[in-house]
Amino acid sequence: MNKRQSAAQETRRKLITAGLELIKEKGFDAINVEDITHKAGVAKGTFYTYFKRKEDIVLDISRVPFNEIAQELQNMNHLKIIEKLSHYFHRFMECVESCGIHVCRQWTKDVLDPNNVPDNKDGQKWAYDVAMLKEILNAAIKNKELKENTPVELLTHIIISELYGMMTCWCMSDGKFEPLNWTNKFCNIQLKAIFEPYLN
Amino acid sequence: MNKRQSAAQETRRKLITAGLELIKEKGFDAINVEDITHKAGVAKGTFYTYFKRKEDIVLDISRVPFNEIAQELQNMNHLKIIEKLSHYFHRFMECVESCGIHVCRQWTKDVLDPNNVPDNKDGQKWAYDVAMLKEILNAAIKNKELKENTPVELLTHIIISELYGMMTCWCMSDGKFEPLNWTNKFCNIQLKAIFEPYLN
DNA sequence: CATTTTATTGACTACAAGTCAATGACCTTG
DNA sequence: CAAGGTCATTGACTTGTAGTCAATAAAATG
Repeated sequence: MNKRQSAAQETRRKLITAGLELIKEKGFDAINVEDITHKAGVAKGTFYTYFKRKEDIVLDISRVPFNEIAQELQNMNHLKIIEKLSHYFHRFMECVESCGIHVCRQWTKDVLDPNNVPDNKDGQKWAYDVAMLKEILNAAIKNKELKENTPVELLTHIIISELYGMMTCWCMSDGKFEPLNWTNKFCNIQLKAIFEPYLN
Repeated sequence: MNKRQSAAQETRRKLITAGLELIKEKGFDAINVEDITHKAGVAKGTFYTYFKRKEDIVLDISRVPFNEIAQELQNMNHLKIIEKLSHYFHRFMECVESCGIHVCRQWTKDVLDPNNVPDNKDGQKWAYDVAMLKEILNAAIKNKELKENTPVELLTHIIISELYGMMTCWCMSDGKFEPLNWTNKFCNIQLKAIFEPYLN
């Protein structure tokens, strides 16, 4: 990496750091692009070198913690499918909690937005999660842990629905509910019920 | 109701009708307030007599169909708790489908928004749903259908989480999933699993 | 009929998102 | 190492629209 590239990487990092802090503190709508660039020590125009639209920074802010989960799951192939997914639920809500309510709110808005079609596929968290879960389920079918006729697509969406539902609900309740308490108490029950008919 | 009041009601109705049609067709962000008022045949300023902010109209648009469900449930006291909730899930997703993806997307954004604190409590769909579900669960406890120690608050939030999760997921999948097929197939399984420990 | 109330209007303001031509630091290559 | 090309940076500028408000007129009130 040459000098120019590393300077660019550093600028991007500064913007993301500044953005995260400001959004966590004040919320996405309460700040403007200049607040972010000012805090990062660059000019407004620079923001648009790295992000097409103001909202796009949120996907980058949340990418780091959520990608960590995906990596963790790669190294847990010894676990049974339900334990694996249970771990996923738990870690997901840990990330939600650490990102904070303002980031999650805006993140949810972003993935809902029809105009939110980033150039790079990495930006499409939704598609990314679906792909990862499908992989996990297909692997379990190969292992004979799950039956051949398991409706992978449908189950994948149900799991995502559970995750995003918890997050949405947590945001709406203004963080009143302890997400970890919640996941511990119910996710296992629900996962078992959902997978019950397809376990070998 | 005098002449002035009924004229005002009519104006409100025209705005909501125009808003619904435009949002369904083009999406909330793709239209502006003047598009709505023009279609409704009034001036821009009139919009702000009825809605504090542009977004507020969406809550009013979706209030009608969702309130119908609440009324239906009032007249179903002969049903067991799980059947009742199952019906609720089914009807909820019917409403989601009929409102269309653009309205639901914006609606979800609205309830997530920290700034979205309408004056009248009717606007707070979230609190409204919570209250209604709590009432249903408490009634079931009184009937001895559910145990005394049922965690009403927590179960209420889990149910809402399921509902909003399905809706969010449906919006993200761009309406690809048939919500009714989905609810029929899985909601009963999940409801049973959740309520199992608390049934008498 | 005089006075008050209130819905309507549209020009106007305020604000911020996103653009773009100019700049210069850095990189490439002959 | 010099010349030419590349590309991140800049901030003044454009554009678009959400929301305001003083003036108006129609209807209610007494």
